[in-house]
Amino acid sequence: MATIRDVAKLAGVSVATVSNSVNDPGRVSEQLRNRVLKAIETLNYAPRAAARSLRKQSSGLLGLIVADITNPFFTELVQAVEGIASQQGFSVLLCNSDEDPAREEKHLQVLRSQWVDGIILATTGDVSLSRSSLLSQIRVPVVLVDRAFDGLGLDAVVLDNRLAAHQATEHLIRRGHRRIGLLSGPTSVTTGADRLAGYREALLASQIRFDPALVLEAGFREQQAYDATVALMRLPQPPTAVFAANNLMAIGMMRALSVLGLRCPDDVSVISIDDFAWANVFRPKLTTVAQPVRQMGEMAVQLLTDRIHGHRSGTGSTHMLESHLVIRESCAAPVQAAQSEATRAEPAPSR
Amino acid sequence: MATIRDVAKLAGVSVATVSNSVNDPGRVSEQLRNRVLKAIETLNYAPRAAARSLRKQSSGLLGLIVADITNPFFTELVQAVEGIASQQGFSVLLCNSDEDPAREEKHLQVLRSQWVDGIILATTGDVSLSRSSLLSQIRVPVVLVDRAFDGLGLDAVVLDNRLAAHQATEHLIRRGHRRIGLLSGPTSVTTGADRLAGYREALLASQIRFDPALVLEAGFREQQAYDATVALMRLPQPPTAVFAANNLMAIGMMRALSVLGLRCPDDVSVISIDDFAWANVFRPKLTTVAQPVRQMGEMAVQLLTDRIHGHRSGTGSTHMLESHLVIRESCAAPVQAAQSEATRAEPAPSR
DNA sequence: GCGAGCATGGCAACCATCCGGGATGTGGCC
DNA sequence: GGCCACATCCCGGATGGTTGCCATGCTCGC
Repeated sequence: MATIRDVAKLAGVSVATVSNSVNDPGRVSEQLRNRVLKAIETLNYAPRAAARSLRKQSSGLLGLIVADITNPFFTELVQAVEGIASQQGFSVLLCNSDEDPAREEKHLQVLRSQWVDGIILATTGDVSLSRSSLLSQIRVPVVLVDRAFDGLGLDAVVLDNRLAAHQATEHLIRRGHRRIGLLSGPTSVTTGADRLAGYREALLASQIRFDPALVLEAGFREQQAYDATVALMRLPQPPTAVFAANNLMAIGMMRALSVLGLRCPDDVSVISIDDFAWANVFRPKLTTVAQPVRQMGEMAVQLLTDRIHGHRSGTGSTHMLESHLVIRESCAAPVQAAQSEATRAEPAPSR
Repeated sequence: MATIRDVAKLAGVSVATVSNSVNDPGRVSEQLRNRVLKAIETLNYAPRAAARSLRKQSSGLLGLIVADITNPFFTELVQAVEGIASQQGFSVLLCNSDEDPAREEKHLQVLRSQWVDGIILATTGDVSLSRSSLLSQIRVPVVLVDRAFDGLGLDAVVLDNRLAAHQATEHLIRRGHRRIGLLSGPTSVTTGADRLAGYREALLASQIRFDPALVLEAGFREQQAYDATVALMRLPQPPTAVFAANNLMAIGMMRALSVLGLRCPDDVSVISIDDFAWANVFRPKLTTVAQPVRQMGEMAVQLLTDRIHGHRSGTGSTHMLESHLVIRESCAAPVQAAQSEATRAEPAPSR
């Protein structure tokens, strides 16, 4: 309620001096500064961010758009981003697109008019849509996280998705699996396409023929993964192991296996990309390929603030981080040939 | 970059007409409005939120402070709040206090200077601290969520924590348990104290003597719950069932049981407050008392916007929502007396 | 021809910041 | 001892973009 004028009046100085006392203490004598600060405290004055941003042409706000806030991957990302941003004096405007490109678009509009100093974007839309919308508000620095796309020259922080998928697939192969199912994300986005590529690479490296019937696209969502898993396990020759390309799909897969009455890892081995806090609490403890989520968040904020402060300019680049395998209990050697014969004899698994 | 002036010039109208075209279409003729809108599109103009809030004395921002963004309860709350707020034209400034009252205090300062229109606060500090800090910036409407405190006359949306704890404890009693451990939250906050009270009420109702040795405070955190569970199970007469007063403590408890080599529900039954998406995916599927999280978020936003729009005034009230029991697989009848004798004979459980 | 009503424009206010200028005081040098 | 140069402090005023209020001017109808 109190304005800078009220403070100035109470302290018996000019408005400018009040401002200087706060923002550039060197310009004001110690004594006067104390008098001003005391007045500020008395009136419980706080500068109005709106007026300040109007004058400074910068808001001290960072926009963060994630695809699904309930996904633990993004939750952890949000935590990291908020923490670092806050340390650097920025507040975070959180937007959740809920996997809806239209909502993402709307959020971008809002962020633009809020005049945020920068945007961290985990895009949900396909590339073309995002491109057109982003082009319209190119003024503010943007850093992509998780999913990248070329063509706009933006900075991006992503996982080495090929490597991650390779690690997961290779782990299953080492345990003796040859028929490995894949719950894939949409190949229209880099995380989907690259993880599929890594899976194929790993198969190739072990001279296992790629079987398209074992790859089902499940849109990174739980329910679709559930359906896909049921379909996979009802194949004439079901896979002995399944690799889910993200955490949500791993959940759907586990639920399906449970309903189908299949035990893990006894009947089928399971691995996924994305580690999360609860993966090691229940049975089976999930073997996963973990992403350095926190590091991704920190790096994204750093790239962004570097650009905001002008320490970084020109075309952006893609920063690729490495995943690592976390071995727990959900992967075992495949069931014996005899048993798989039995399974094959009865197409619909018991429940 | 384009200002309202540029638009006015291009459309050949005054600045005021541009503003009216956007905000009060009735005041401008159809034809002129179209000309203006076209100019806006051509120049890709967006009003600057800072200037607008300066003029309107309101920012269109809602502050949301949660205690721990990685806790699924708060995650879901954030999702609900963001969704509804966005629908109502508000953006959400997300703050994560990470269970640190000092950070919460800092976030409050920031929100105050951002001149947010309202604050939804899931406070982490004890009552006295929050009280003093909140008093200093009483100008903006505040709605408490999850944890309430009296004295400031603020609106609050909370769970009927007594009922929830009663439901959980009673369920265990019905299954035949008489020695029921409690991993309690800190009794300095309402959620901690009320859940303890509900536990005691349920015991009393079934004429089971309250045994203080079976109640350990674990601060709503995972690691402390882990330690507490180990301690509980090493008692001369360990409980046959344990009730964790929130989700994080349930996780810690499950981890401890796993390390101790105790099977659930065979060796010990388990129940907790807070349901979450993964509770029914792994083994054992957790029996929980679910909170209507989404509803809590919606109600909090509604109360807040009602106040912001002046539809609501005067002293706030506490709104209590009911939990419901979700029965899954983690509660069974207690082990036979013979077996508990055996357990008692060997104080340190095998691992 | 006059009045009513509507479309449009002008102007001030919102509040913090920053640039440049002005005022005061101090020290040194002739 | 007096004057000038300089440093230290402080203040005035302009700036930014938008909106609400009020005035103006125009047109249409009676």
